[in-house]
Amino acid sequence: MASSSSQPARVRFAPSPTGNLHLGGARTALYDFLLARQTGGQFILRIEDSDRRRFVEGAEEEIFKSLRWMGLDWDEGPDVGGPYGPYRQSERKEIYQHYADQLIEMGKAFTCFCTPERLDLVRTEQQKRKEPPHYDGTCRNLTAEEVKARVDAGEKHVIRFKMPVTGSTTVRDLLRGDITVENRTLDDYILVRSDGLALYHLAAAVDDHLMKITHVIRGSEWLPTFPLHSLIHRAFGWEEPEWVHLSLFLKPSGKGKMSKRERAELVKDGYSFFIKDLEELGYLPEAIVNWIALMGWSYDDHTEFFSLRDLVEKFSLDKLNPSPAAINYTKFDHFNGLHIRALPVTELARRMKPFFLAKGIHADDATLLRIAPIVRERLQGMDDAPELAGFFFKEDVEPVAADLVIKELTPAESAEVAKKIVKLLEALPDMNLETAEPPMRELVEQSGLKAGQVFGLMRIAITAQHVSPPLFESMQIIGKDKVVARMRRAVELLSSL
RNA sequence: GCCCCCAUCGUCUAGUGGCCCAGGACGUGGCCCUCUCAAGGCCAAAACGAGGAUUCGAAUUCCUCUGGGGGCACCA
Repeated sequence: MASSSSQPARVRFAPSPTGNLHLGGARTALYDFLLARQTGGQFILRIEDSDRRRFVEGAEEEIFKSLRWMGLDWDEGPDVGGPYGPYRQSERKEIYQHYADQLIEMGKAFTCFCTPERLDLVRTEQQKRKEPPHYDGTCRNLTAEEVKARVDAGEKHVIRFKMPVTGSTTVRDLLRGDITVENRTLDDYILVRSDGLALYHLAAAVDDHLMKITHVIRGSEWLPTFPLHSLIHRAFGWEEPEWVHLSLFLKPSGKGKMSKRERAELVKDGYSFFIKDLEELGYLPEAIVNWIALMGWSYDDHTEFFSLRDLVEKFSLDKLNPSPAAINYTKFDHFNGLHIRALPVTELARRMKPFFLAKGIHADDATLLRIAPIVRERLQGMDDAPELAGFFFKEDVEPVAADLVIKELTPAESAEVAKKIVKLLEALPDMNLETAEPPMRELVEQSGLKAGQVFGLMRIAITAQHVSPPLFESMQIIGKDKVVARMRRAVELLSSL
């Protein structure tokens, strides 16, 4: 087991506050959390907001909320502080500037005065010649004096990384092994913008080093710039963290990643790519965690049900799978059902309540507690609760008269059956299972009808639904008065046909 | 166009040279249970992308092709 030899890991989740937390990010955060907790290390939350133009108001808070809802608490972060702060990149400008200067002094970076307009032209021509698009090196070898003069003259400039032009670079990813690229295909990436702000590449490397990050776990969209990041660490002479590039999540069709259009379609079907939406769609955080944990990671041949605690114990980096995974929402529904059924009754009752409230049904705690055991295996999502069990909380229900007619019988004949039921129930002391079910079974025997026919009528009469929790258990909870009243109403309705 | 990554049932995956004419899960079909609907139980159909090479032996190693994905910003 890999964990036996592991040192405490310091792992960071580093979202940019440009939108809500989505499934891919949630899974990265989950793995970060698991590794930190498993090794007794720290889970760090760092906000990558160096580009303020892309900042979205409220996004940061939403990300915090989603993470906490899933049970992923962090040890260091912008809101909880920590020994290596600040944890927002926008508050670390001076730090990056210092390291950028250091890189220039070491000859590993250079000041560049090229205009974006000229660079665009260069790129287009390179593409025409079927060359990899890259910086053409114009400012690579300016003298220190010339640079100083132009800077002093107020000329706009950026700082670029001085990429080696010959040879190759080999970087190591934990799940893919060594990756070797020809240096001539690499670019002299910009490290610091003309407004003095560091770009992600520099900022992340500096932060990861300063924050003593041991494992960088991130999506494989970072693979193309991976050599750059590795090279920045090496340029400073820093020890590199373990690099782990996770597989991408593909849309359910398996063709490409999620787009806005797909998201709209999903919501229509009751799904979402955003953690924020999933709660009100009736998903349990436990189900989300279990489901996404298994997209790109596996434990063994037959274990698939995991709590967050289980995962902390069982997770291991060496069981990660590098291939892209298409999102499978039907399996998500399956896991949701599994976790709903695994919930203690009191907890299920508590969590169902808001879903009734959302439909304007004031569900009381005592009844909630009683219906929980009989609805639990019928809920695919928590949002199914009001539709399935709303009738428990209503004074009256209004069945469609025609639905009360027993199959293969006339309305008049059905009314007769209903009358007999009323008479029988009225005579009973209560609606307990043991009290009510035997006489009704007897009625079925005597009438020559099938159980489904008689109970079907009762179900419609009492619940106004074709689908409901078990009839007699339901009657016991509703109580004699309401049951009898609803059956009488059924007789009326049938007689009116 | 250039660079990089990936490749087992429809989907998520197990599998690290013989235990695999490939195992599990979701979904699908059938049966059982049954007051509806579920849940549960049993059964079934369903995959190693193609071609070479290495080897006594390849899903597992190597090469080529094909396919899929990602990236190519003074975004992250």
